[in-house]
Amino acid sequence: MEETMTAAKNRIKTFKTIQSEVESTNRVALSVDCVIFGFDENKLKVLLIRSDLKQYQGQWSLLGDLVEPNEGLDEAAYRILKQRTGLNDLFLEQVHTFGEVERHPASRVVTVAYCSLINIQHHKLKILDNELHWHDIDSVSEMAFDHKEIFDTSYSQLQKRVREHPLGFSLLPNKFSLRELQNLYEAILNIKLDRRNFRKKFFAMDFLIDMDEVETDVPHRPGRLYRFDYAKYEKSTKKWNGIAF
Amino acid sequence: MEETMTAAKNRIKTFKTIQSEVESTNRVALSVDCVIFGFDENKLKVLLIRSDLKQYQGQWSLLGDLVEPNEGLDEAAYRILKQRTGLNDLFLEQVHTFGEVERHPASRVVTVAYCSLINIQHHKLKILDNELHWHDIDSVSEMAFDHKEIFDTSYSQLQKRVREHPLGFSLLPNKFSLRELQNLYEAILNIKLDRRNFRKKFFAMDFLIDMDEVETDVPHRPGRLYRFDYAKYEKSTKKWNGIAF
DNA sequence: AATTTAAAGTGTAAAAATTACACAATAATT
DNA sequence: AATTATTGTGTAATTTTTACACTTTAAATT
Repeated sequence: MEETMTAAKNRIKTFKTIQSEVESTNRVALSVDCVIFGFDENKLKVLLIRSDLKQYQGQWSLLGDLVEPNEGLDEAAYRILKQRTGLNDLFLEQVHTFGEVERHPASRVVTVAYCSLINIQHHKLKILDNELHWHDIDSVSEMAFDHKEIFDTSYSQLQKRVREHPLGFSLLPNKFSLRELQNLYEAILNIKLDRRNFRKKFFAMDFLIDMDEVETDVPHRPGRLYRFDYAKYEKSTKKWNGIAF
Repeated sequence: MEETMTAAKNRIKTFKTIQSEVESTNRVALSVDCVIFGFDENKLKVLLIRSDLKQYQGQWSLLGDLVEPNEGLDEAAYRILKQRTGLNDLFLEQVHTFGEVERHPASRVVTVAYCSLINIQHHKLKILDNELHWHDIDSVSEMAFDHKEIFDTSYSQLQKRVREHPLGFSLLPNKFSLRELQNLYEAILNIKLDRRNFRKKFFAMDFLIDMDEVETDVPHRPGRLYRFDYAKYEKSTKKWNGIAF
């Protein structure tokens, strides 16, 4: 190389330079935390595990784990979810990354939060670990680490997302009544909805397939059962304005 | 401790255990990349810097840096932004975290993307480093690392955010005409808008303060100048339905 | 078998928001 | 004085949202 490099040329770093720069930088531990929402008994739930850190004994925490060396972030989230719930065929979305210096008592751990919606009916048998528990959304208070903040952020995001896309279906059994669907939306958004307008809106969306079946074991007129037409929804190109309530 | 611990008790880890677990885990380098949007000459711009990595010579990259050991993520983003543009009094939002294993050629570097909107008129003098350049949004193609993907994600998020909140104002000079405001929205959203309906909508929002001044140096009827009432916007509690166009 | 109970299912009218659309007013330039 | 380019303005049609009440149905009870 020339002696008379310009400033512009001076700033160029070779691979080795960059490598040693990156290698010598302070590195952080990286984890993923999953906020797993479910729906049961007309209540929105979140799946929590008892903290395994003595310092937080008795407190609840999100399902998290350190990211493996050769694992992408999404990959890690899917792995953790699979390990804990048994399934991987579900909606999973990155929410936010939390990196306050002191957020973990032992060391600097930056965590990437993921949010997931699962159908409790389909997954309930997989929860063998009795340190796991479905909590009612409104009973979540103190949590280990900064997990309450992560939960709050994820719940807000869920509320927002559910108004933009018909995601709620993934929380329901394959066949559901419109009442169940409405209960779900009311639970997520924490508002009351008008039954007729709600039905009108979802029928107009045209993603519901009438199963020609009705509920059983209800002590009153049973509702018709529907399933969500995921294929049609995925293919629909018409601009999606979200679901106003 | 007792010999006959239950399984539940067995899983509890002391601080020291956790600490050594976290310390011994594979750690990653952590960086922040800022996608800085500006607006000038009726074009939406993004501020890029020539890559300082020889491998990517000639290619453009986002403004990024490694996160310092005692620095939070937001803090790091503000620092980088301040270092590069001189200002810190601006909107800054985390967008997404990118952690593919091979995204950085030298080592595992996980990066947290932040998005920011700045007023080019106010900041243009701060850009002393001639490796920095404002690029037209539609001329951004190949970039170093996975920065094109980060840019795309951030731009999509900007388009979405700008429909939800009147953020666009932060890209404009303090005083602006409605034509400038409309040009901005058209540039961000990449659509044409009806002038009368656009004006109607923004006047109805009631966050514009008429400055009782008009444009100068235009070879036609000058437009009135307005400024955005940030205080009123912040205070407004009325639910914000977003800006439909 | 008749009655009760509880929720399902259904339509319409008013209000609000969105869209489409055209001409007169103004300042600078020629 | 005429030309040019853009500002500024209103209304009607359409679509979307909201508010609201009665009949139907199946199971459970009497």
